Amino acid sequence: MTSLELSADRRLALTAKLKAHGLRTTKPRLLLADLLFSGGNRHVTADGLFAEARRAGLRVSQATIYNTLNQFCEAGLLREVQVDQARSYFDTNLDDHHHFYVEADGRLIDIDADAVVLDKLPKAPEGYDVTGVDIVIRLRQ
Amino acid sequence: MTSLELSADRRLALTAKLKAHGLRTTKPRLLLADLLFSGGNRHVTADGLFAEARRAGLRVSQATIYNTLNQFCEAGLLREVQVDQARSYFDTNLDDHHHFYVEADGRLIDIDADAVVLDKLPKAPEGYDVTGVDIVIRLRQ
DNA sequence: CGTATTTTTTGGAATGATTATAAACCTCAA
DNA sequence: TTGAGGTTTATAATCATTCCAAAAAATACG
Repeated sequence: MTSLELSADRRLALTAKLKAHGLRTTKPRLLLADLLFSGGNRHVTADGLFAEARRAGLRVSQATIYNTLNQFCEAGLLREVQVDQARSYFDTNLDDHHHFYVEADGRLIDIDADAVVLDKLPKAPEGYDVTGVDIVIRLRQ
Repeated sequence: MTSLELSADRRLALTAKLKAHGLRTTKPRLLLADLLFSGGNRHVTADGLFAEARRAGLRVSQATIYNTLNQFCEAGLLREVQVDQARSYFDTNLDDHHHFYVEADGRLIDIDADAVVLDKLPKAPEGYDVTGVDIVIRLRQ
């Protein structure tokens, strides 16, 4: 119930956000966007978001979760984080930053870009462009 | 043909290497070790190694490829590299180092540890130990 | 040397995340 | 309001990887 009824202004804001990124407004997208973007930054897996959406009262299929996550990614609303070949993680934090990854429970923790200083980086081989520099610090409890 | 007949001394060296890491010598392990460790450092996927082994004349099952890669990993003969959630990469280079990843063709290129200077790294949260720092520089052609 | 015991390997089935499909359903511009 | 085209859905399909139980190979031991 609760989460399904977005306030008028939140719905407006999310609709604008979607449109700004070339995405139409649909009920699933609106609620998923609300779950993803209306709190602080977060990291989700498809499965986790699916469970959360159902809990929030949205009757949505898994396929839609996958479609939406991928569309949000392509649209630049999310970033994929590569830490575990078993499942994909999506990050709402688009700022330049890095991650701690707690392998034991599959949890990701952001590291601000300015907490890492790279003094020297190799330049890309001739003919290649750098599309990203990902730093993952793996943690054990 | 060729690769199936290891020279006596290479067989000896590989056998010693396996034993040193607590692994028995078997025909599949010996040939896979030869493919993996007898040239320079390399990056393989299960599928790639499987094809290569077949080409070399070893009649081996996929399950054995997976088992062997995982055993070599646990034994400390290989390291797994996390760059693509779709498939696992294994790296024979055990030195501290990092990677370029060419997403277009799934190719990995080593970066020597001393080509990267980390001037500042965040410390692990209370109660956690760092088990690894992985840096992946993604490249586009 | 044989034989018993333990490991490995194997083919095929099972798993689990993700993607494809095609039909039903919405959106939105005109 | 409408219809062309984008979306969602349930289900099937895919793909890498793991599981399984039986067959094969390796080691231990008498």
